[in-house]
Amino acid sequence: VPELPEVEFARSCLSRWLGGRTLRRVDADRTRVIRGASQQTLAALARHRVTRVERRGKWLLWHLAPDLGLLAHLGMTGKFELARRGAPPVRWSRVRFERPDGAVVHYRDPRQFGHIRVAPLSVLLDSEPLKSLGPDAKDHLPNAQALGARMSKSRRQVKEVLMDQTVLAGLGNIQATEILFLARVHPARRAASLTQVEIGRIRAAIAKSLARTLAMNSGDKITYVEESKRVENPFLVYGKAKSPCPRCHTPLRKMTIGGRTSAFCPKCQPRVGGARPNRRVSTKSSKSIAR
DNA sequence: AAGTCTGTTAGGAT
DNA sequence: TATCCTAACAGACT
Repeated sequence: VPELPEVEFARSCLSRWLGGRTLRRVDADRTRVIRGASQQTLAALARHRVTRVERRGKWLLWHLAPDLGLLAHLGMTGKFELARRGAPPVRWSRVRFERPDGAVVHYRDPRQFGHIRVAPLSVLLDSEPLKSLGPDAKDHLPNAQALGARMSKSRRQVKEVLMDQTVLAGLGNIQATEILFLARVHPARRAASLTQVEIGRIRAAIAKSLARTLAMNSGDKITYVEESKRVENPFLVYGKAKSPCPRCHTPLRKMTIGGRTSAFCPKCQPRVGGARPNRRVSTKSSKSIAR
């Protein structure tokens, strides 16, 4: 599933594939992916030049000249792919952007949970969802104090708050699961009960997990973990309930939080806080993984 | 081989 | 207002 690191990878691919180029032709299927726009709106992108592709949280914003923007979200199964001229057909291709050299960038999305909107750039910037998006978890990660201020206002569980795009933009179920493991915080803790020390650990874990996942992808192709069991799961605890904890070897458990599966280590991520007064988690230093 | 699980945002219900 | 719940969708696995 595409979260901040995978979307950042998509951004760098798109920038490489289309940056500075003029679109020769754009054509879209009848698909629910195109929201608030028609197939004709997409087709009218032809002869526009892609000047820049930026990322905000999990959203991609293409800058097109003159004065147009394309806002894309990959949903759960969306991805952009480059097909050279004469390449075989792309399964689940929904929208195609053809370059002057005949290569085609496909937007493929089997489940069609993705979103593509086209509008003047200023309109996209001033309206939902960009308007109320929180600071980017990678490019504008708030310091521990500011992060604490944002999180302490909520009575929800910490994992839900981390995934709230208006609090912090870019984290989804996978990253939130990994971050809380690295920070040694139980996913069901109430956000408002976190100590400043724990917030500090969460902040460091955000940077660490994003950097780690970001470093896993290079080249022109990406494969999401859930796409196939043939792809090895590269994460520390996500999707690994019952496996031994990479830090203490206690079997990992899972529970549902905010309707989503969360894996955690019952020993490394003790359930303190909540209704009871906070107490500091022992800060025993452990090697490599913890930190 | 029908049923379950996957996780995103939007939008309605509470 | 803040939070909670489910639809949309399609494939892989049990």
